[in-house]
Amino acid sequence: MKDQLTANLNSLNEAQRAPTLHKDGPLIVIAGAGSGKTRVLTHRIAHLISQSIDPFSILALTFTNKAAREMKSRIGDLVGESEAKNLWMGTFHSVFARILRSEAHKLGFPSNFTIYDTQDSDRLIFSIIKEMGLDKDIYKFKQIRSRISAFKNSLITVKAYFNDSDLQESDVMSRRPEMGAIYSEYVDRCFKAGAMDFDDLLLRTNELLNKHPDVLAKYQERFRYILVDEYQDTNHSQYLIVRALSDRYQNICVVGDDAQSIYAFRGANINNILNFQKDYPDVTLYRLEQNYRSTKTIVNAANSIISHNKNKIEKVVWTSNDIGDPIQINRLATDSEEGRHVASSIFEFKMQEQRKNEDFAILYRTNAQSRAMEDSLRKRDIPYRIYGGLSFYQRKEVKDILAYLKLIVNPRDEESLKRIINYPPRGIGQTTVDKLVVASKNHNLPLLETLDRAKELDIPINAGTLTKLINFSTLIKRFQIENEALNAFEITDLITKKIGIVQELKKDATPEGVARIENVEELLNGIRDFTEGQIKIVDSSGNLTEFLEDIALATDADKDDDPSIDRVALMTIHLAKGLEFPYVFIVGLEEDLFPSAMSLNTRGELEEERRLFYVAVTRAKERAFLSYTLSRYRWGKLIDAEPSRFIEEIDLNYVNHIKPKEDYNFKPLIKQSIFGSPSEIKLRSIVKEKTISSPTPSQLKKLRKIDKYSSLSINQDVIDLKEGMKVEHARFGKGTIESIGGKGNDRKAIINFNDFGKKNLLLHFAKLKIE
DNA sequence: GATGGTTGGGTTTTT
DNA sequence: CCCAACCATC
Repeated sequence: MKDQLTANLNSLNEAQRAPTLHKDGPLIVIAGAGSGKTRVLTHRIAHLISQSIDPFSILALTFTNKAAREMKSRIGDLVGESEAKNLWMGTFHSVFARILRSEAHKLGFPSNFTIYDTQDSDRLIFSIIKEMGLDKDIYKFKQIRSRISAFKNSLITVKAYFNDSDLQESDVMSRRPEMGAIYSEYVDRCFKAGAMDFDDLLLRTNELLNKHPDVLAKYQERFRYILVDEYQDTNHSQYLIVRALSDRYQNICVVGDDAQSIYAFRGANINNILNFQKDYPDVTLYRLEQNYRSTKTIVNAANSIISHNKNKIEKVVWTSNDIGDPIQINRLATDSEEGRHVASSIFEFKMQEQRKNEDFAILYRTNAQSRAMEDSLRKRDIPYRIYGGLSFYQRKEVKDILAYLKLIVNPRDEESLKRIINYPPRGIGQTTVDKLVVASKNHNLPLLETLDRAKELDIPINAGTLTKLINFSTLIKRFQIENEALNAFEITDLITKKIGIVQELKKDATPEGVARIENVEELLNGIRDFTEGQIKIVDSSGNLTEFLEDIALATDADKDDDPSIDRVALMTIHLAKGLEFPYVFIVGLEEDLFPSAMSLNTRGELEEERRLFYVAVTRAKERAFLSYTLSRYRWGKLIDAEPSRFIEEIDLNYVNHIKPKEDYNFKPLIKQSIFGSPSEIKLRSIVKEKTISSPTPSQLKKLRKIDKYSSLSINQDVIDLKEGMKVEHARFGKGTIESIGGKGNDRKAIINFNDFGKKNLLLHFAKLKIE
C-alpha cells in the first residue's frame, strides 16, 4: 500500500502535490477546469488515511452521490477498500439527512421523517393558498415556493422574516402581504407532517447545531477533517454548516473554481469562495492552473470567454497539450436540422476515426432541447443515454406507489395521504378531503387520524363515505403491520397487488398507458435490486425506510443504468459539470435560449450564463462543436432565433465558422430567385467567414425564407393523403385515415390503427406509408 | 363523486 | 406542444 501511494504521489505535479500533503489547518484550492482537482481530493484523503487518520473522522462533501461513490472507489484502490468504506462521503443533503435521522427527536421530528421533493412542496403550498382563500393568480405557488426556498437557504426563518421589516415591505410592495403567513403555515404543516423539504435538510442541520452545543461538539470531534468539493456552489446554509463543524479543529479543505459557479439560482453564493480567506485567517491558498484535459485551442478559447466576466478571481489556465483543432461553429436552419447535423457528424467521426459512442456528448441549456437530438440520433441508429429530465421517480405512476410507501413509513405524511386516498378511485372525493383537512387543522390531529375518528369528531360526512374512509385507513394499517416483517421489495409487491394499480393502468391501452405499467414493473425491479444489495453488501435489512432515503436524494447524475452499454451522452450543461468527453457538441447557442431570456436582467445573471458556457466548452478534451439555428420549435410554434452573443465572445483565432453547404436542402431555382446569381452568394459567404462570426440580419432573413420553402417541400409527400386511405405507421402499424384537418405544418389526421385504436397525428412528423 | 372535454399556462438550470 | 386545473355533465 505504501509503495502504491508513493508511486501515485509521484504521478502528481508539484502544484497538485502541495495541497495533497498539506498538514493541518485550513486550505483552499482554486482549481481551473481540468486541472486535476478531483485527483488532489482523492490523494489528499488517501494520504490522510495513510497517516493513520481514522476514516470515520473524515467528512468529504461532494456535489453528487455518484462523485462520492467514484471518489470512494478510487481511494479504495489507494488505501484499501475496507478503510475507504468508512469515510463519510456524499452530498450535503444525503450526509446531513443521515445525521438528522439519528438526531431528529431533538428537533421534534420522527427519525423516519419524510423528505418532500419539489412537487410535494408545490402541492402543499398550493393547498395552503387555497385554504387561506388567496388569489392564486397573485400568489403563484411556484414563485412562493422559490421565495420560501431562498429564505431557507439564507437562514431566514419564519421568526427572522417577521423581524425583518424590509422583507415584509418588499412582499407588500409586490402585492403579496400574506407571504409571511404562507411561509409560517408551510413550515408548520411540514413539521406536523414529519416532513422536511430539500432546504430543510440544511436549515434543520443548522438549527440542530445551533440549539444543541453537545451535538455540535460531538460532530466537531467526529469530523476532524472536512473536505468540500465544488465549494463555489455552496449556499449560505451549507457554508454555515461547514463553518460550524470545522470551527474546533480548523482542518478544512475546500476546492473549487469561481469560474464554474453555476448554481446561484438555487442560492449558491459565490462569495463563499471569494471570502474564504477572510473567514480563516490562517488559510493557505493553492492554485491549480495547468489543464490536463483539453487542447490548447479549447483552453484558450475558454479563457477568452470567461475574460468577459468582471467578478472573478484572476487566474491563468494553461496547458502543454497539443494545439488541436479549432472550435467549429455551425449555423442550421431549424432545430431538427441541428439534430440532423449533430447526428451525422457523430456518425462520420465514428466511421472515420473509429470513435465509440461514449466519446461524444451533446450538451444543451434546457431539457426541452433533447427532443430534436433524440429524434435524429434514433434515425441514425446511434444509441444514446439521456441524463436528467423528468426523472423516473417523478413519474406519476411511480410517485403514486411511492406515496403508499411513504405513508406507511410515516403515517403523518399529509401530502402522500392526499395523493393516494382516492387512487386507485375508491369513492372519496375532493369535498371529503377538504373537510378532513379543515378538521385536522382545527383539532390539531394528523390527517390519517382525523379520517379514522371522523365520526366522533362530528365531521359532516355521510355514512357511505365514512365506511370508505375506515376501509382506507384499515388498508394502510394492515400494510403497516405487514411492513414490519417484510423487506422493501416484499411490501411493495404486496401493496401493488392489493391496490390493483396494474389493473387500473390497464384501462388505458394507449402506448403511454402500456409504458406506465412498464414503469411500475421497473420500479419493482429497482426495489428488488436495492433490497438484495442492501442485504448482501451492507448487511442491513433492506427495509422501506432505507429505500426511501436512497431514492429521495438520488440525483439525476447518479443513475447508472448499465454503464457497459456504449452510448452518446445527452444532458444539460448543469449536469455535465465535472465530466469530460473527447468530443462535445454544444447546441442551441441562441439569444434568449443561451443566455436564457430569464437571465438578462442583471449583470450577475448574465455572468452566470457565461460561466455556464465556460463550463460547457471546458468539458471537451479534443474538439468542441457549437451550433445555433435560425428558427426553432418552441411550444409547437416555429419562432425566429438570433445567434448567441457568446459566439462573438470567443477569440476568433480559435474558431471556424461553417456555412451550410451549397446544395443545402433546397433547389437552385429558389436560390437564384432569392439570392441572385450563385457566384454572388459564394463570394459573400467567403468574405463573411473571414470577418465576422455571425450572419448579418439580412442574411438571417433570407435563410429563414428558404427554410419555409424547404419545410413546404417536406410536406408535399403527405398532401396526397385522403380520408379512407389505408396507411402504415412505423410505430402504430396499419390503420385507416378517418379525417384530416389543419394546414401546413399543423396538418393532422385522425387515424384508426388496427392495434392501437384512434390517434391524432401530426402529418409533418408521422412517417406514413400509403398501402 | 366520477368522467371527459376544454382551456390556459408554461421551459431556465436541480439537491 | 404538453400538462394541470377547471368546468359541465351524468
